[in-house]
Amino acid sequence: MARTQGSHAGTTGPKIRDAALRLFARQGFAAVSMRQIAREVGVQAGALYLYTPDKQTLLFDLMRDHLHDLLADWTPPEGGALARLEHFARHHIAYHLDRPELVFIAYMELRNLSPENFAVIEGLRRDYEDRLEDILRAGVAEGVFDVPDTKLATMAVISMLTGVTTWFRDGGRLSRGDVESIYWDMVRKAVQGG
Amino acid sequence: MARTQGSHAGTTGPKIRDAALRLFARQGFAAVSMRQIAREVGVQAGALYLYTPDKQTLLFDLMRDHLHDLLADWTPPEGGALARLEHFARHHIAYHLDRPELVFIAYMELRNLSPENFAVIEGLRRDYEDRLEDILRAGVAEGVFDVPDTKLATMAVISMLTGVTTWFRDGGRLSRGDVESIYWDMVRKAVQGG
DNA sequence: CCTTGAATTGAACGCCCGTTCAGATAAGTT
DNA sequence: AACTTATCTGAACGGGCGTTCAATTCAAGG
Repeated sequence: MARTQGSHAGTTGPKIRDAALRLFARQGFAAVSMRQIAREVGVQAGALYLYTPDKQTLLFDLMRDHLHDLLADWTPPEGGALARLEHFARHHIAYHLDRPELVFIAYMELRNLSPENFAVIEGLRRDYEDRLEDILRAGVAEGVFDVPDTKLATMAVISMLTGVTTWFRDGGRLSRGDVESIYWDMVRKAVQGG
Repeated sequence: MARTQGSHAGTTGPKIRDAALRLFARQGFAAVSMRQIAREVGVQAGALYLYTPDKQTLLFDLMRDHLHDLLADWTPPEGGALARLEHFARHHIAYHLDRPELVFIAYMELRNLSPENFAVIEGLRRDYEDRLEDILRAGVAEGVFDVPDTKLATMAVISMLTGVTTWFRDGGRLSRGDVESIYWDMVRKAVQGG
């Protein structure tokens, strides 16, 4: 049987993930070596291959799990398009501010994925964008939103909301709640008539 | 004197820049080798060092020149804050859609700069953001804009506008002019009262 | 106490890296 | 024709890369 004391099997796996996440976010996938990850964890490089088939899969798993969690963590609430959009916007900001490193990697390291892995990640991202576009389309149908192109508006809103991770730091002038509310207000005005 | 015929000095320099730009944008700085750039240009790797002291400087020069050009290419027009914001937004989109690779690199490869080079690029980017914030502050003073925090609004607007490079492709459903106008309308509504 | 087997080491594999530099090439000048 | 010099080659330098694997370690189960 597996060792349960003195064994590191239960901790080494997550530690590898954590180290890879932190290092990929800071230096970029291509600039991080397997030996560097191993050093961070406290093992030799060869031991990493007990937990991942290769470096690429380490990156892919981080991205895929991140997007799975993002999709699983939110379902559109009941109510009108305006209420659903507010819920989406606030959740997007809160979720992304909680995971700046995963967000960074998922947006920056797409080109380091194999074509097959890229297609999977791209599909998950598309699923997420579609949720926002569904809300915008519903709002247009309801007459509460005024956007000439829902796809363009989807991309614009997501860019704006995700950009918050590039500058926000805890302990600054504004709280997360402040930021959520201000961003939501800008999003609301941008998609409403006027 | 330098050779003027049969010599490649006048062409090799720019070709190196072009190849580096294209490859850095597609694969990322860390994933591109000097030998790969040289192969693209049609010389041996050693020859690159007649045109750049090292790989890092190749990246830095691309970024610095891009931001210099961006800053030099636009001066705020006369007029009210609303007119200046429209001019800024349309110019930002047009300029960025013309140089998707430079934009990509300037946003993605910051972490591959040495601390000194990073400080220079960061300063130039800050100068550009300050121009937008100046417009927003002026608009708030004029009473034509309604934003609770000009710094946050600056970041939000820039994120939204720059995001256009991630999805727009020529020949698609919308023309550049369409995109400019729709984005400008969203920006205008987002910063105005309502 | 001995066997089992999961966890890990450490060395090795072939390969590519950024950078340097002595020497070759060839056009311009005299 | 001889000389000069900008341009480029090709080999070399030391080092790090991702990955593999035989050998070792050591707690758990019998």
